[in-house]
Amino acid sequence: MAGSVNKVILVGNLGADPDVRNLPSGGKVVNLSVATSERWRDRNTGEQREKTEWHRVVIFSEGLARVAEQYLRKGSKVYLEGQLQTRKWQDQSGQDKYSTEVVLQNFNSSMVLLDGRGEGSGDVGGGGGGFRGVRESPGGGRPPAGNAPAFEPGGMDDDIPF
Amino acid sequence: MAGSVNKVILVGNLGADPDVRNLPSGGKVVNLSVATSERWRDRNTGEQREKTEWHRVVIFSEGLARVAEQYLRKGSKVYLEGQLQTRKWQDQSGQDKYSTEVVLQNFNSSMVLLDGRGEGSGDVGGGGGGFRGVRESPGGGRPPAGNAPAFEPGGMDDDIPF
Amino acid sequence: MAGSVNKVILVGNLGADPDVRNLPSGGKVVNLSVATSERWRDRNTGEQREKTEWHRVVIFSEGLARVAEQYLRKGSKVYLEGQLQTRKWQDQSGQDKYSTEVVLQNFNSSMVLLDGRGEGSGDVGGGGGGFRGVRESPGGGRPPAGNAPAFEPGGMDDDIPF
Amino acid sequence: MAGSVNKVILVGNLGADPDVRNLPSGGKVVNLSVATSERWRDRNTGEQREKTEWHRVVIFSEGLARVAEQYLRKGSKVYLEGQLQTRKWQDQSGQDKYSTEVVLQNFNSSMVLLDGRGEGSGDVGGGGGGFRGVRESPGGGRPPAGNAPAFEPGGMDDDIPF
DNA sequence: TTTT
DNA sequence: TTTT
Repeated sequence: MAGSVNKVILVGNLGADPDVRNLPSGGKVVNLSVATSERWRDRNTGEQREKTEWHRVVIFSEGLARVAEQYLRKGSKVYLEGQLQTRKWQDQSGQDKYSTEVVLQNFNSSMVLLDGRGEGSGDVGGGGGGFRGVRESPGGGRPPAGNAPAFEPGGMDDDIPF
Repeated sequence: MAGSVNKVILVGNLGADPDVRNLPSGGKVVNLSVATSERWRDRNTGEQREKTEWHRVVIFSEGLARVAEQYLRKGSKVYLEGQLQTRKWQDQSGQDKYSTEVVLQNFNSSMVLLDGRGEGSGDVGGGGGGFRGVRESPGGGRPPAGNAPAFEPGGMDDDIPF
Repeated sequence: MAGSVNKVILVGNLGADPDVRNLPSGGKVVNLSVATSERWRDRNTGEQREKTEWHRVVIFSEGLARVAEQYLRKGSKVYLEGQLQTRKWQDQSGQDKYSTEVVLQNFNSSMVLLDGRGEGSGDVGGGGGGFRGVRESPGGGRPPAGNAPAFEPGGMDDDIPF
Repeated sequence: MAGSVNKVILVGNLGADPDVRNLPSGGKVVNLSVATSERWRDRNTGEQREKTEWHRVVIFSEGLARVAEQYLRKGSKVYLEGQLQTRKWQDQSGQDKYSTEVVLQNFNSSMVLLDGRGEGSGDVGGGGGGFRGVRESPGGGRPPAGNAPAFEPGGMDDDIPF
């Protein structure tokens, strides 16, 4: 089949620092544990109730992985857009296990830091920049022809705003 | 926590007829198995490749469950909006298992049938039916004051468009 | 037609305090001016560029309007989910004008404050609560039968978390 | 600013054939007029009501523009993901006008044809065609390292699934 | 008009 | 495990 859409949008907080794994290939994969929760008032008892959902997020995208490693920390609030993927694996006893993850891998993925930590100073992170959003539609403008948006998905890594 | 968003948007096809379970309470729960897939051309081999992802969807919402039962069938294409939820259960050997599902339960959920069955005839509504959308923002208009959109979420069941 | 989806998702900042209009009917309508922007590095010049988009947001939903009035201020960062609507009106010279707005009116709309102002204290706003999200899927849990999620869309106003 | 999200998701039908403009640069821009509508039962009168919203969609993305031109027609049902943009222009009398559009320009945009023309035959792909999805997360899989997803956003045009 |  |  095709003609399909598989999209997850989360705004939540990290339960732990990002788990970064460097691949032999030089790339890296970042795993996040992200909490979303909801509160409501119980209709019968009138009590306040809360339920937290934990999401396993895996970032394969090079640019996003780098930003996650650098800017996200336990407690960070973040907007994430990725897709659902279920992976099969075996535990040590050889039993089949399934894990469903929110995967950020391709150009339809995005990540926006919502913490505003250090925002007052206009400076978050290393060499000056301050991460405020990644892969969030650069070049979305409508520049005059001949002066194209100049966005280069393939060259993404050079375009990260810092 | 709060201040969070947990949203899944799928456009996919049913791999089987809806699985309807009638609850003692009179309500019903509908389970769907929904496929999304992606195709791309392998950069190295040049071959066309495809990967299908299967999603377990659970509909608790009364109105949507009823519509799903009535209008969805194996092969149906559908737009679904719900939230991610992971459920723990024990298999017969007492082992812990986890299942991550896309849950349609509350007012932030929606379902739109995309099959277009009977669409050619333009026959939607009146006596002919054909489900064409549910919980898709009724009352979204901007009627003159005093003539309010007249939409009543609590009374949802009366507002289903058929 | 039906079988359609009309959804806008914004994460942005308010350019001004909310504009609240009390209706004769007792209801209120809140207008927001929300900025989103994007940055990218110009491929040709290597310069950092930025483009800001302003969105007119109109909140008809009673619960959301109340929360917006109480908690949003110039500069607030907010997640908004609504739908696109274009309205026709006449200016003083009788000329037809069109205004496209993001409307939050029904159960498919939502708003989540992302500022975290006063979060350390666990207390934002009036009588104790602290607004951290509204209409963000209360009752999304999966409680045992007979102990229903107890969420009552029709009774929304009583369920606002504060 | 950054740290923002500007996203529109539409599922609707084309009110007319795509309007294709070839640019001097060789590129093309495609304009679509897309209808979404909602139906609800009026709470007071009990009548069925319907309201249609028309959306102006502009496709700058090369790959999507080409697909739109080739596969979309008046009446086509389509899933579109883009961003809101308001453009200022002058009418012939020199009056300022504003037009708000849903723009598909960058890697965060996508388009999925939902018509299912030729679907019955299962004929999608090979020589028979039928467009079934574009920019919908190719390479989303999780291939073994060293056999990377092989998706090349920069080379998008070669990856269009037909 | 916001934000960085 | 987060957050409020």
